[in-house]
Formats: sequence, structure tokens, C-alpha cells
Amino acid sequence: MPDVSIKEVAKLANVSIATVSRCINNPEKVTEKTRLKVQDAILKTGYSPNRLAQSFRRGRTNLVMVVLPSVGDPFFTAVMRGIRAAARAKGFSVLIEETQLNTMTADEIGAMLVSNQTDGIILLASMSPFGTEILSAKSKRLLPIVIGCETVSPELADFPSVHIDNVAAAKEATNYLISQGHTRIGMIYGEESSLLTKDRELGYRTAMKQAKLPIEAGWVVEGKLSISGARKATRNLMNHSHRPTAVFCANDEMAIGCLHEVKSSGLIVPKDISIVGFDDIRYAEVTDPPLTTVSQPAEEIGERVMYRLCRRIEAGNGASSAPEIVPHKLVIRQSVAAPAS
Amino acid sequence: MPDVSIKEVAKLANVSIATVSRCINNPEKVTEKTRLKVQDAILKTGYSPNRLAQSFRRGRTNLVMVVLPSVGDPFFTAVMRGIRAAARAKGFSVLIEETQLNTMTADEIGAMLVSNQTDGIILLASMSPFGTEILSAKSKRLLPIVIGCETVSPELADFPSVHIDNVAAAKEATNYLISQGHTRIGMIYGEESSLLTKDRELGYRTAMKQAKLPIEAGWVVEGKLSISGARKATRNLMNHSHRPTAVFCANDEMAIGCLHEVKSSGLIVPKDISIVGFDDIRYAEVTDPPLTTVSQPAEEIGERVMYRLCRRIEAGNGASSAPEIVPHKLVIRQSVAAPAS
DNA sequence: TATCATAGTGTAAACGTTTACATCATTTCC
DNA sequence: GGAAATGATGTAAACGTTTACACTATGATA
Repeated sequence: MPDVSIKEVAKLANVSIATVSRCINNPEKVTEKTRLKVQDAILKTGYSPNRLAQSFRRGRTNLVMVVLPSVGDPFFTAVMRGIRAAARAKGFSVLIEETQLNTMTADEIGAMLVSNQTDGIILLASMSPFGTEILSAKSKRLLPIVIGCETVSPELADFPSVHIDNVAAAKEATNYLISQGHTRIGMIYGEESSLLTKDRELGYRTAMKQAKLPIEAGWVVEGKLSISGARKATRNLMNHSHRPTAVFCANDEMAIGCLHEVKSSGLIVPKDISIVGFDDIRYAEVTDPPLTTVSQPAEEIGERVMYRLCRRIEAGNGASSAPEIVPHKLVIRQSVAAPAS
Repeated sequence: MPDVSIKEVAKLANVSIATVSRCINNPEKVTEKTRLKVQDAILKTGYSPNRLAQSFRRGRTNLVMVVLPSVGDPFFTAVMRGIRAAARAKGFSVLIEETQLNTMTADEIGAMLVSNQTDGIILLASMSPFGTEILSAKSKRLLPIVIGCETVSPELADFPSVHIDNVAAAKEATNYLISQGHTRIGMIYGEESSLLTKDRELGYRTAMKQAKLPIEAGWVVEGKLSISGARKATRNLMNHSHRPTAVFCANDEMAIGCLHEVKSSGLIVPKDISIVGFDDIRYAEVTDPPLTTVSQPAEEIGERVMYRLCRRIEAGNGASSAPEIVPHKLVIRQSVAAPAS
């Protein structure tokens, strides 16, 4: 079955290989009669074009790469679902790289693009060192790169992006806690390197400032974007001499860790401690109590980001590079209540 | 920076393109002096080999495809992590296809292999119709396909596989419930098409039979491998005239849905209903109560399956095709207690 | 009828590698 | 010192497509 090339088809159909190629790619340029002859020969031989040769000749892999912090995070898998749906529609396959795994350096990722292994890249995670590598090539041609979810770092600001307004959303979440009467509000952010959670931290700080509420030292802790990291962070928060009555977590994964740790310590959510998450992953509504969180249109972000990448690949400089802001929504469930005191 | 081919390097270094190629791929076949000259030229031109051309020439994409039910399931993302680590070590990239999304038909997946888009396939989900397509080609050459997690369907039995003994593990889980005094035990299985959860169902049925316990009509329900599906299934179970006192769920995702639904209905876990899951995903220890479940070495399965695929790709028929069984473990947490009655 | 479009097909070059083979220079051995 | 072996490099073919260009036959136009 395999190993049959266009030549065999041509021979069997008694035409040239050019005609066979045309039958497949430009059927309108060929007579009805020969088309049928060739289709018949294709069926008989079981021919299917060698994609390697096609890619090589056309200079296109129809492969895009997505760089994200962790595929394990249900939020990103939701984004991926959108990306994949759009990719499928556009005839692309997608390759995934996790930055958390550190399997590839930023330079290697840049090299993949340059060496034609992929037609484009979607960045769902900030890669600061990557910026410099790319930048050097950038002056020469517009690289097909699109940024999703994250607010972009300054060096990458010229690339198209699709995301919610993370600062505003975090502010809104914090304001909700304030509106419920909380004045001592802590926060668990992700990682130092993650611009994404830095933006959310900024939103939180802005809200606190505008409400003239103090943020005490030790109230803002790193949760490493993981359940276990958040549990550790929560322990620190709980042991604080002036313990917060509410915690804003930069994502749901960490909110789940926080929730569990608070409950393990014998305190009750939301009576003793209120918790707000971020992302609205599917587990958020089955926690006990169900989690109040900020919902993002994850799949939509994925789709849009992929479509923009396609435009970039096809149109090059023609495609716009304006950031695209999609709406977020605060989803109120039962993990927040007025403070006890 | 891009668009510089081996020719430019050759010209700059004053050697033939063959020598440049050798410098890169067989440095030992080239003089120290010329090597340095060429390396210098490579740096100066910023050359990086065109992977498309390489793949084409070598007949290798260094790309493998993984077919799985859903990337959203934390168990599979853990397996993927293992696969990706091994792939990285072996110089492969990995492409993912979800069967739940139905983006590709089995025939299309088979075609990808035949048309050289990927060097091999890892099946983490059964694809029955796929079997027939593959089978026709199988007689001609041993296709590089390896099966993971699932017990294989008869048509695919000749391919190498890596998995736990699902039947034995499910039996063990059920026996644990029996040992705690339960006699009315229900089960939520995954999907009709999933051999994986069918095996677990078989284990459950075997355990019940050996303990001479009846399985009443309506005690075994479909949970669709999702939280919402499991909630619906649980509602049916709870409304049963002769309600089970324990439920064995074919995976943790469904166990979480089940747990939440039971609690929503006002019953207490494990006092009123005991629950056992399967997979030991990372959320399993932060549910309330923490979930008793069967743990699989997910990452290890992923690694092994990828290594076997590599051997298959490299050695062809030389590689063994014996199934590889990895150990499982029942992890006892707090979602099981003796029945109230 | 001679000329010119037009449409269908064939010929051959090109894409950037890798690699078998030929060539040439150097060393080794008798 | 000449023959043979060894080692480094160059030459050119090959991989399977796509596509610009050339060619032929057909029908339309003057």
C-alpha cells in the first residue's frame, strides 16, 4: 500500500505526472475524461501523496507550535481545544511545548520557526529570553507569532494577541471581596516569571489601593501555579500574625489547593476564610463549596488566536497586529461570604 | 536570517555542500581545519538546516502521533508528560488527536501514517474501525504502532502495548468495597466504545460474582467519562428503588462528579455512600473527602510506550511485541466506610 | 483558408538535503 | 621509490512533488 508515488499513478493512467498532480490540486484544469482516468488509477494503486515531499516543495509544514506553561492545567486544555478546532478547520496540525517542563529553550523554539519545522507559533506563556532571539529576525520579516492569554511583555508588543483584560478582571474580583466587607485580603500569585499572574497581582494591588486598604507584608505569596505550591502558600498565610479573611488566587488550580489546605486546618470556607479563583476550570463548580472565580472564554480565545495566526501566515504583514480583548465574567458561587468579625 | 541554504555556507567556507553536510552529520569524517572553517561559516551566515528538506530526504518526520480520548483528563495529561519526556530524549515531536472531539476519522489517522506525515502512532484509546484499515497494510510491513493504557482489541492484539492489568485492578477495588461490608455496589463506567472502562467493568462484575453478590438492573450506568455525565448517572443511581451503598467509578473524573452529586443530594460520603475512583489524578487527594482510588504509574506508562514506539520505528520487525504490564496500586483515602445499615 | 486564441497535456527544472561513488592527496608498507 | 591503502573532499544523482514553459490539437475569427 505505501511506497506508491505519483509516477506509478501516471503510468497506470497513461498521463504525465504533471497531469496527476493537477488532477489533485487543480481539478478544473483537466478534462473530465482524464480526471476520471486518473482518479481510477489513484484508487487502483492506493496512492496518497507523500506529505514530506509536498511540504518540502511547497515550503509549508501546515504545522503550528503552541507554547504554554502546562498542559495539565484544565484552563489551558480548554484553550487548546479551541486552537485545535480552528487548526483542524484550517488544515493545520498542532505541536505543544510546555515551558514548565523546560524541555526546550526559548532559542530552540525560535530555531524551529526559522528552520521551517513549523509555520507559526502561538505563545500562551511569556518567554522573555525568546524575545531577543526573535527580535533579531523580526526586523527582516514579520514572523508568524501570535500571543494568547497573556498580556504581552514589551519586547513582544508588536505581535498580535488575544486575551482578557487581566488587570481589570483581577480588580473586579478583589472589589467583590471588598464589597462583601473584607478588609484583610491576601493573594496567591503564580510564578515570578509569569506575566499573566503578575497582571492579576497588579489588578489586586490596584483595587486595594483604590479602596485605601493596606496590604501587609506576607499577604502576597507565591503558589507556583500548582496545588501543592498553593497549599504551602496557604499555610504561610494562615500562620500570619494578622491573618487575612479572604484570599484571591491567581488561578483555580491554586484556589483548589488553597481551599483544601484551609479546610484541612479546621477552618471553614467561606465562614472563616473566603476564596476567589481565576479561570473557571471545570472542577471549580464541583469543589466544596463551589468556587467563586473569574471565567474566561477559553475555547474562544483558542479559536481566535489560531485564526489570527492563520491570517498572519497567509497575509504576512497584511494582517493586523492590534491586541484583541475578549470579555471576562465574575462567576459568583459559594466560596465567599462576609467576614466573621 | 532565514532563507540561507547549505549552498551559501559552502561558498563562504570554500568547500562543497557535501562537506558542509558532513560537518553537521558526521563531524568525524572531516578534517579539524575544514570543520572549523565550516562552523565559522555557519555562524556567519546564521545557517540552520531546512528541516523540511531533511525530512524529505531522510524519509523521516521525527513526528509521532498520539491518539487519546481527551487531553482534558488529568490522567492522560500525566501520560502525555511521560511520552513527551521520552520523545524529547529521542528527538521526536508529538502530535495529539482527541477521539472525543472526533476531529479525525480512524481512516484519516491511518492515512497520516501511510502518507508519511508521522513516523509512528501511539494509541491511548481504542479505535475499532481503525483496526481494519491498518490490518490491510499490516501484512506488508509492521506498522510502527504502540498501544498504551488500554487492553487491546483483538484486531490490534499483535501490536506492542503497555498498560496495567485493568481487570485485576478493578476487581481489587471492588473487593475492597466488599471487604468493608458492602453488598450493594453500583458502578459508573465510561463509554460503550471504550475498551478501557469495559475492562474495569469486567473486573467489577467478576469480583461481584466471586463474592456471590447480585448486580441489580440499573446499578451499572454510563458516565460518559465526564463530570456532568457522572452526575446524571449518579442521580439515576440515587433514585434506584434499591439504592447501592457504594459506587465504583471507572475513572476519577467521574468519581468527582459522582461525589459532588451525592453531596448535593444531601447524603454524606462516605457515611451514606462510599465511592472509589480510578487513575489517582492530582485532584483526587483534594476532594472532600479525599478519594480512594486506583493509582497507575501514568508518566511511566507514557515513557515506556514512547520508548517502545522508538524501538519499533528503528528496529521494525526486530522489536518485540509482547504486552508490557505495569503495576497498579489501590490508594486508600477517606471516601469509603462501612455501610450504615 | 490562413491566422489566432484557447484549452489540455507533456517536459523538465526546481526545492535543499544526503550519500554513493569518483577523485585526489597523503601516508604506509614492502 | 613505487604500489597499495587510507583519508578527505568533490561531483552528481536521488528523494516526490509542483509549476513555468513549451507544445499540440481544437475551434473561432477574419
